[in-house]
Amino acid sequence: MKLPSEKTKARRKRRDAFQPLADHELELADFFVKMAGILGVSPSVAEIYSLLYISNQPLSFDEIQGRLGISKGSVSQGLKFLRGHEMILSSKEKGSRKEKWQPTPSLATSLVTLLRNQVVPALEQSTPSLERVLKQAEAGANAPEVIERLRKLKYWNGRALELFPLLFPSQSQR
Amino acid sequence: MKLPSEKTKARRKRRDAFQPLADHELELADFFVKMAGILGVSPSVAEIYSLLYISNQPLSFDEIQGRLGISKGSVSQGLKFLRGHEMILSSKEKGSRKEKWQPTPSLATSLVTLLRNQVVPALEQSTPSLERVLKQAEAGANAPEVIERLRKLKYWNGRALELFPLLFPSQSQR
DNA sequence: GTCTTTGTTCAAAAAATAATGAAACTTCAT
DNA sequence: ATGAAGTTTCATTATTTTTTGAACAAAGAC
Repeated sequence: MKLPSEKTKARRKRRDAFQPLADHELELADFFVKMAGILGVSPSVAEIYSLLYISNQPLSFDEIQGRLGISKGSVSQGLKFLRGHEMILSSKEKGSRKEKWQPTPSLATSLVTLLRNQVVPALEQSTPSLERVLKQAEAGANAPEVIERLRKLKYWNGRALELFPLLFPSQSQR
Repeated sequence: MKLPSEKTKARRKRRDAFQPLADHELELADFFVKMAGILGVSPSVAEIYSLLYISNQPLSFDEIQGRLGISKGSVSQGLKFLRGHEMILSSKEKGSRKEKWQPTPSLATSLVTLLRNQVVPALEQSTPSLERVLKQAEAGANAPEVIERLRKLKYWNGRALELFPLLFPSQSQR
């Protein structure tokens, strides 16, 4: 996760057609960027979400780009990511072909989606691997504590996979 | 979090005094590296922990460096990190001045420590910030939904801080 | 004390990740 | 169908993170 450097921030093009971010908007962005960092999400994505979160109405691609002063590429990628994790919704005003974006109603749901998409696949991929490791260790001449540790690890891997959906049910499973 | 590139791995010095990693050791290392990535921990740290985890006996600084083929600097930094998060323990054999390292008994506790050290400080730092944001938004001419969103955010921030210690008590067992 | 082994620090190098922007592609209004 | 508006793609560039290794420090052994 990268924070934009001071230099980067300064270099950002002030697009005069758009309001620069107000103090409280900047402070919220910092908050989201920090949290995003923990979840492994890039700053530009966090900034986009933050802006939509604090906006009085849905925003278009162009407005997002202009107000944040980031590149089109970043906006496009960012929206793609947020869409993919069901964190934002689009609506189209009639007569315009621009999409307008807003956050999905529940932030909690969004965060859970994000977390699940990060964690569950990693756990799933690991299951067969851990089984192999345990089997090999049992076959070799290993200390009983080591075998026990590996058993525990495999146990927790499976347990986490069972527990996750219970702790954080997804919409579709309700 | 970075995975070492193939180039990096290839370049690693085979120190002939030490066994190269066996298949199952490599596979476990991959698992730990992947999990570490999610938690924002670097690959070299994960590899060190992994090696201690699967080792039949405590290992010295030198053995860790030799078997993993990483630099002294990385070993030193890695052990410092793992110590700091109470994920490893040292013992000294009599007659030797080398410290020997092994994982602490409970991996679950280690992971919780790590998670807490990441998440809790971030949440704490954010509290006053979120209060300011809300106050400023309330003062300005903002849509009621926005105010409501920000209230929710502040609420969850506080809630998470209360809940974390309950979900993951400091001295958890297993 | 001095020498040797063991471990740490930190500036520099390497690698990974994120952001940019120009070209390509879509899509709808006409 | 055409073309401009809107968006995506992706090679390149910028930035951050991680690792390295040589110089430095600590702490017994002698």
